[in-house]
Amino acid sequence: MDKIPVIAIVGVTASGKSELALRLCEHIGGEIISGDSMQIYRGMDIGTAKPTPEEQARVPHHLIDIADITEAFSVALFVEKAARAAKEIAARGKMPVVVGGTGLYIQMLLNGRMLPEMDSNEELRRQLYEKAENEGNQALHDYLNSIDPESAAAIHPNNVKRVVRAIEIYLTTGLTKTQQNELSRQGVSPFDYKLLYLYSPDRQFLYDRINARVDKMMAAGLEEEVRRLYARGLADTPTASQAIGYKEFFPYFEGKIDLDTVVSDIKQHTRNYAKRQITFFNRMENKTVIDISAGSEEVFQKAIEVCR
RNA sequence: GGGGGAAUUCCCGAGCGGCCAAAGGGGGCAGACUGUAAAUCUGUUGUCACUGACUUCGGUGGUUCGAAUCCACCUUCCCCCA
Repeated sequence: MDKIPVIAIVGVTASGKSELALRLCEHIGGEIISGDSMQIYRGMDIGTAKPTPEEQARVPHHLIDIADITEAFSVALFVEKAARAAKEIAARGKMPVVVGGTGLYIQMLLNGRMLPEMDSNEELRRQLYEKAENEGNQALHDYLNSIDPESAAAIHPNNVKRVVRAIEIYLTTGLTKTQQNELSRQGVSPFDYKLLYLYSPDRQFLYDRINARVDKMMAAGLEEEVRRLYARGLADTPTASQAIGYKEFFPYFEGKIDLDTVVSDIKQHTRNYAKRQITFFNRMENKTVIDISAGSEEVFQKAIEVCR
């Protein structure tokens, strides 16, 4: 069976991914698959820089607004849904264009790393966190070491979240994380992809764009959007509550900080996030780096050239 | 005009005679990451000829074997009385 052609566009927040994707899709006849962990949530529009209705009308979009904020989401779900969407788009004779800033999601998708379903076990997690709390991070890590030494060696003891997850995988699936990883590596990617990475070596340029974007979001009514979701319990949701541009409002709504602090927190967190994205994208393989400081027209031309 | 308090490394902020290039946090930089990833975690952050040396804790001058830490004066800021 022939591999499915896919174009993937990654880049830090505010690097111009969406704009490029739209133009590219219009040019080559493509459809967009969002590779973004937060745009999947309905109602989270301004803060996630979700494509507007007008933009979505220009080109079909997938994996946007597919979940309620109260729902949990995960890489496994993303890969499953995105892979299906890509196949459908290709079957229609269109080009699937994956666009997003969630590096892990896109990397897993492109490499064809399907993961078996696994429901999270809240009670088990709670117990494991409690163990770490009471006996120390090292004790929990020692426990992981006793069941999956390889994973233990790869995960820092202080990274409790990951340690818990690794233990949870074994306890609920019967296979260690290491074994699961080996299995997933055996799968062959169904995709033949081109990966474009929008980047600028000028850190200040990136940070300035981020700051400006946050100001625009505020002007566009971000506070009201978050207030609405907060009233619906956003702060207690498993995944959506982690979103930058949203969680920073919580202490403000509780009267603990002022609005200026909220805005500077959002900018700060977004910049920190961008740095992490850069580190992640830098080590992704088979990518073509496109310098965005040249201007959007240049970027577009370069993209067409690469995707030819 | 009188009284009191404060000035610390990029920022906040500990230190209050030696163990201090100076806790901790933030930020920056670098990194890890195949199961919550807009999450989580790690390292590093005065200078250099870097297992040692040198320059830092508002300024100047003292006390002391030795000061960011004590004293005097100066500068700036804050608070109270007027």
